[in-house]
Amino acid sequence: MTDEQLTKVDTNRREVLFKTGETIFKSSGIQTHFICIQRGTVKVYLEDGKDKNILLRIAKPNEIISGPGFLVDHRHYLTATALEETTTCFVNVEDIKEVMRSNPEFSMELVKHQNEKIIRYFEKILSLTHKQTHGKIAESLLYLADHVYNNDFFETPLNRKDLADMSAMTKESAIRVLKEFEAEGIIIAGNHRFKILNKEMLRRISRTG
Amino acid sequence: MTDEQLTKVDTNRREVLFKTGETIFKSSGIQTHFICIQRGTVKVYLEDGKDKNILLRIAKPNEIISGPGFLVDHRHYLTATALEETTTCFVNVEDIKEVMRSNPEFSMELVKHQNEKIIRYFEKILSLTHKQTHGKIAESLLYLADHVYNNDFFETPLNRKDLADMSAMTKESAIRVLKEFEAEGIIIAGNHRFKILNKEMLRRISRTG
DNA sequence: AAAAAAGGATGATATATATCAATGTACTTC
DNA sequence: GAAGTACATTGATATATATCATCCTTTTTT
Repeated sequence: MTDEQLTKVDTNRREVLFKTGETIFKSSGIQTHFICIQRGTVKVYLEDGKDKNILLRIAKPNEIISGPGFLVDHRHYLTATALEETTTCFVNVEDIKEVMRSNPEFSMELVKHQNEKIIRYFEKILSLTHKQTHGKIAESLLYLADHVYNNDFFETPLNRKDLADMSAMTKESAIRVLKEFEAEGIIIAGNHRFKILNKEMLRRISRTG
Repeated sequence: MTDEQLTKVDTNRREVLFKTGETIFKSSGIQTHFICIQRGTVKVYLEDGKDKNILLRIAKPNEIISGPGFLVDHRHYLTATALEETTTCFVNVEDIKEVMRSNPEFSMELVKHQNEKIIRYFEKILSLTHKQTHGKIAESLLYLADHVYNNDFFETPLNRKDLADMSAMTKESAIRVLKEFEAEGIIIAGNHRFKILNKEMLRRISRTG
């Protein structure tokens, strides 16, 4: 079961359009809906209140953006911002609860889905704490190529600070690593445009950190 | 609902005794059971295959140790090791699934429980990536005092490497910070014995990093 | 009780990354 | 098209932490 199936939950959902840069929901806010994306991309990140964010995920069409406040305290712990013009639909959490009560398979899919995310958070924790800048940038580029754009050549609205936020480092450090990767013929890094030239090398750098 | 309620799920569970240092389950292994603790304590950590672990949690009596492989691929992504002689009971994941199918409220509690963990993982990610050594050690000491031992003076089987693993740093760095905290009169750090003298100061250090 | 092993601690040095300031380029607004 | 703003980049320096080796203390084993 994919996010698409969760999307089908809500027969009376409402559509909302967000412009580039607009915040869909904000950390510490009240969580009333899950958001599913119809068109566009969204960056989902942890804020620490000091402009030192951790970008956890780029959400794409047919994906759901929820959050761990569900059933806990109904607060947002993540911030979601439209990277480009994005069409979303809002799914009321009360509807989610209703379906959970009447459809046990749905709940099991939800738990499974949460666990898949937890696995990724574990990878993130290990990566961000143990790898150095080259390993982390390599991992971020591979994530974008393999899981977001499905292409070793991709255009993206992400800027250098976004890449830095994905890799737990400052913008200047991220730029230096990208420049070194270019100098070594591993990638081409343009403005909002990347091409991976030596994927094997990138994977190796990503593994060893 | 607490872990205790989850524990009651299994009427035909089996008890297992682990000696100090024994591994209850190992990352990459097959997950067949959830573990609930009856007596003793367990450290639950992420392994990266290079003795650079991240210790996520100290599990206590009446707490459950599960893992995100449940319903995904049934593999372990965490390692659990007994910190002292520990009595556990094993709850078969098939039984968990059965209860989920027949008891929607149970599933909702499970989702809630997982979300509580996700919130803590988010805090961990922000803490370990943005704070410096003093902030991280302060946070680890507060976690032990407030969430594990419920006392500002506690004895613990944890050693310096364990504290370092909780704080994503090397053993030597952890020792240096503990020594500085002692020199500043913030704590007393003995072997397997800690006393927090200035909790406000520790909190402040923990917040600012 | 003695020996061995494990853990705590220290000092010196190397390395990685942040910080800061400044410049150049690209994009947006008027 | 010009002005203003945002972003990318660079260089120099400061700071934080890892690494390495060694020694001391505590705990475990014989």
